[in-house]
Amino acid sequence: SVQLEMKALWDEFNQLGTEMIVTKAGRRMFPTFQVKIFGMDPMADYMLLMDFVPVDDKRYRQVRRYAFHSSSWLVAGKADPATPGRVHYHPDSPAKGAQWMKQIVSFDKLKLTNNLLDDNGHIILNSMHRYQPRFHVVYVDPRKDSEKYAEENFKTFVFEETRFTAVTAYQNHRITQLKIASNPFAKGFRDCDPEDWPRNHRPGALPLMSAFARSRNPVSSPAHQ
Amino acid sequence: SVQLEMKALWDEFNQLGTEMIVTKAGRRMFPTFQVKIFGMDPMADYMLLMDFVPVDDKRYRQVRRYAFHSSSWLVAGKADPATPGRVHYHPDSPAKGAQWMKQIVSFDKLKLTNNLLDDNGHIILNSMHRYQPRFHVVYVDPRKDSEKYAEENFKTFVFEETRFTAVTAYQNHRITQLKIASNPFAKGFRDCDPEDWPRNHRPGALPLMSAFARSRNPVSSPAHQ
DNA sequence: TTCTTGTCACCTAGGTGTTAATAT
DNA sequence: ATATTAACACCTAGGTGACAAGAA
Repeated sequence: SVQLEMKALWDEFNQLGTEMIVTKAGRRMFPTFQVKIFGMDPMADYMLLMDFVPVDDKRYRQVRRYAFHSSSWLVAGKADPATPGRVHYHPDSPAKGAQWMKQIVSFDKLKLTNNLLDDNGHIILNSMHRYQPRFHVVYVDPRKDSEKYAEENFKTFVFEETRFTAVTAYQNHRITQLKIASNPFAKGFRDCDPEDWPRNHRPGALPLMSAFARSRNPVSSPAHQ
Repeated sequence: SVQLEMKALWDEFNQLGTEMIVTKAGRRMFPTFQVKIFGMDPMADYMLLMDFVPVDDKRYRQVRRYAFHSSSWLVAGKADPATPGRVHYHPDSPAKGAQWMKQIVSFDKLKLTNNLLDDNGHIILNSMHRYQPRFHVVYVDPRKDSEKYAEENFKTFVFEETRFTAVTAYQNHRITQLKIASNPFAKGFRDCDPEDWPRNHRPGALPLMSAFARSRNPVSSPAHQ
């Protein structure tokens, strides 16, 4: 069995409608997909991998109303042609069950890209489409005719709270704020600590940028449906 | 067969008498021990590991002369009691021959410590002693009674140019200068680029520190024997 | 006197959202 | 109008030797 780590954080994002940035160079997921694993044969070899399947066959589109004070998702038509269905093997694969079970397994090397010609082995997704991450455990069968048993030698785990919309720029400002609040690498955009003010901004950038940005996204903006 | 990477750099250090810093928390080696491997069975599994053996049974001692303007090594007596002879497995172990051979194998996660009670799995060495790094390739024998064949299932490679003295602080200033010149992480101590001056130094630090330091180590200082 | 330790400025390496410019 | 891209300031994380203070 498998237990999703940071479930509370995933739930918080999922409630708002999780968005994950995709870039040409590849972008990590946040939150990172991490699991604790139980019940493996400690001495057997396993491969751990992830893939991403479309949640529906729709393409989404962002509509802003009330002079940018709120926004919501609309269906914009049928999904774009499916991308190459790549998988991401956990870099420690293959490893013994004992190894996998003795600590949290983290997919922090996994990167998402919108570049259909990517040759870095990243996961290719269509922007403005919704995806469901899946986690697979493959038992490495030592038998010579192991191909025959492929069906029974793997198990798939799906956590619906890890669904997300792939985007090239955040659409829901509350998602942005939650990412800034919870991702250590975005600490530079937090404005909760007045001791850090005034900070250096680039020439041309507005002072009090963060406060301004916050005001564009009142609490009343509709959550993701 | 195995080919040592950066051999020219290793030779340069070896000529001066390579020194490697050991710390309580663990310090990486520089140069890093890296090899290219040839002639493995691409489909077989191998473990790659390193260990360190004393070059002699001597303890060394630094003697400074001419008011710090030069220094040399003297034998200071018998070696201290041998440290726990730890080994460092390359973190990708085990892996297929094909995997090992398709790129340079780098032991950049290996760290040296002088802490006899270290529980981070680092290599424990005695300061002021000389060591010879060794590289071992272990064939993972699929046979059930593989223990019987342990003798013939591994091969050891020794590169004498990678010998070094473990130290807690550099003794030979030419080693320091070569490290600064060749290790990217020490770029902050290079003074070859006058455009970077003046740099910020800590309160109390001398201005022109680097130039001062250089002057303490004239080219005439004796090389390591 | 020699050796060791802890802290520091200064780097490398790379993960963030922001922003302005561009593309669709 | 909406979506994408590239450059950027600002972080995390951690590898350097210098230095001062302490230990042997």
